[in-house]
Amino acid sequence: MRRDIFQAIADPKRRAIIALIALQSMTPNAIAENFKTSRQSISKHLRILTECELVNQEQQGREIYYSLKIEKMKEIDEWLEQYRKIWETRFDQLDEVLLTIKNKKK
Amino acid sequence: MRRDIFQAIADPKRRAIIALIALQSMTPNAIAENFKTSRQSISKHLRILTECELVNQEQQGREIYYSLKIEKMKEIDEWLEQYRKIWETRFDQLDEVLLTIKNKKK
DNA sequence: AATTTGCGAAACTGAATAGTTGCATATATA
DNA sequence: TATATATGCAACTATTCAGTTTCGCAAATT
Repeated sequence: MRRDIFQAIADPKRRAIIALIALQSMTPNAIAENFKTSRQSISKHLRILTECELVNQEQQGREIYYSLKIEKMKEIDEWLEQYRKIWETRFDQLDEVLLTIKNKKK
Repeated sequence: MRRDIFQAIADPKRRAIIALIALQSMTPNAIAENFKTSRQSISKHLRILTECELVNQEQQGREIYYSLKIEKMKEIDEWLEQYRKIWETRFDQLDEVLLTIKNKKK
């Protein structure tokens, strides 16, 4: 099953889960309490996030704590980089245009 | 139909289309030539990208030129910002640890 | 030892979706 | 005016996927 990080963050619920476990580890039950859905559906999302290597699992007794693998999020940042270059260039160009207009006024 | 930019970039083919039209406007036919798929399937993807306000259309005679709305990509960057803060903080902390080790060696 | 609790996994259902085929429309060209 | 070209759109199919239900296992509690 071809699944990557972009598919992982495509689902709004998964993005919400990511936000929840970004700063603290949480069990599936604790995560599910934040939604209207069942624990099993959260479990499924966690499985997908695990497949994409977006989360860490830590077993403690019969509980499993999930937390965000923040490094993995950098992959999105890296992909975005090529476009960031474009919009920053365009902004610079706009800046230049504004500067030219300003100078003409003088 | 609930569709947002995260769903738009979830599909690898759509990311490829985005990359293609990021720097130059292209017609659906010209885009389709870069893939093994049909023109219609590209048209469908372009429709989705249009719905998500990720592309501009410019009609020229019977041709329609599509280009990337680069500003829209910033939305991803803004969403990523909260996580960037986290990984930068962690990096600083690591930096601090390394510094401490360094100082101890002296 | 029996029961409860936390969890994952399989089977099922309904909805969404990617791709194809076929068609309609508008513009260009002969 | 007849034909070719560029495109969008609707109908159909096969696949994917989110959520539920049910089950089984292992750890905690009684």
